Amino acid sequence: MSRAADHAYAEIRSLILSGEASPGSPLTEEQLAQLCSVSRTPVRDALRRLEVELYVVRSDSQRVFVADWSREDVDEMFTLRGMLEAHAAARAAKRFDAADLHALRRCNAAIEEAVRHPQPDIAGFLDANRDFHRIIVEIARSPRLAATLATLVEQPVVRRTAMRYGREQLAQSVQEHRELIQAFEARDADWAHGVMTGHIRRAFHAFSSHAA
Amino acid sequence: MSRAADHAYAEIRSLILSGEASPGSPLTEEQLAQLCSVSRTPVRDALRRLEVELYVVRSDSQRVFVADWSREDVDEMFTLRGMLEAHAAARAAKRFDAADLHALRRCNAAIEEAVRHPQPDIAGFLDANRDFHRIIVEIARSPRLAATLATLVEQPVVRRTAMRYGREQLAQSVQEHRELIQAFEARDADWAHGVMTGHIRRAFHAFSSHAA
DNA sequence: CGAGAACCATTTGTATACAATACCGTCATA
DNA sequence: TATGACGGTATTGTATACAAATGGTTCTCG
Repeated sequence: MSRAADHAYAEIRSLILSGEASPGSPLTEEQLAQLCSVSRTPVRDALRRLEVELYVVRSDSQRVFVADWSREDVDEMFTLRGMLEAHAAARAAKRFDAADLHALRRCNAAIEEAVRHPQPDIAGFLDANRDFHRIIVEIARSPRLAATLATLVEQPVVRRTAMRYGREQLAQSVQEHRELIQAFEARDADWAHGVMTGHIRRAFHAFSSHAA
Repeated sequence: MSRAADHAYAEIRSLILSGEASPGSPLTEEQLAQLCSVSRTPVRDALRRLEVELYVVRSDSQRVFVADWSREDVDEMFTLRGMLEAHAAARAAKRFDAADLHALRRCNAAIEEAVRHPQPDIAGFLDANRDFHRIIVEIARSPRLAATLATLVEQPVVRRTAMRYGREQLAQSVQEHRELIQAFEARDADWAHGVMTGHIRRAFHAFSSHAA
């Protein structure tokens, strides 16, 4: 994917993440093309990617809409994510090297930093948190697993809801990451598996309790 | 996706499945367009779909090649598949209705039929087997799970290798499906989970022992 | 003889025009 | 009033021309 298509992808994606394009609203190729100052061709490519990543859905007649996640959808997503990320964590606990561990620590420090202030920087938290989880998946060295998870992790609904998280939930998250790192240091795959399972489950509960 | 793009998709896919286009060989849009008697536009759409479904891979410079599966790739695929299908089986065991059960029985009968003859109809086995697993995933009512599994199940490498399976392996498979149906009748999610886990693991071993 | 640069051929990316299809409001009719 | 057919409009699908980029080959120079 090259310049114009990448640009269109990023632009449309942020349109959705920011909430400017609300869930369920239709997206037409022409309109997006004008918005991005490109032709319909790269827009079509971008929409295909966004479709795979579940940002948008296609109707039977090929019209594209901003994805609208039901409670069941979110539930399903967290369930799959828990299963797959726990597996990733178990694999990673057996495969990481010193540099990986260092990267994880640095990343968790960044998360902590974002949470510390009286007014937590939740966007910063979400970005660093995403990185943390991504690093673990990277360490697991399982490209298909990584590809699958990539389509599940950064969901607009979840992200928007997370904006309402309280300090305790954020701090709790940091703590769980710490335990995960401990499990890594012990090279204990089962421990890592369990911690990650609980971590994702609690994230789901946090989501549920903050959802509108 | 409409006529031309669908046609291109089907044609390219069968080109790969039949082995006419061998793993690692390059595919160019123009050449495929001529083969399918369409323009490059629908070919591009088809290639995107085939990329998501792991039939083809893209190099850094966006060139497309028939996917070439290493032993690790196959291993990873079976691992993920085992995890996800076991989950699907557990869910399905709690959700199926009478019609679902009937469909599963019919499907397993078809598998049995394909295996019975002195010269087993392995292509027939593979098709019916795919249907059996697909029905279970359907019953689980988890669209993202279904979408993920769809990208993992029908792999050319596996299919070609399965062509060398012996009678015992095929018969064993029928038997395991029977036990799965029993677990369903008992509405025992854990049992179904365990049977499916073992079923996929043994399928992997069968693959490994027949792989060139 | 080897390394590197310049060139040409091949391939993918993008824009655009036109065709096909789907959606939606209108109108006729029961 | 409900329903169904019709037609205009909006939207997506396809083909094609051209631009950009990539890869390989050859030629030159050290």
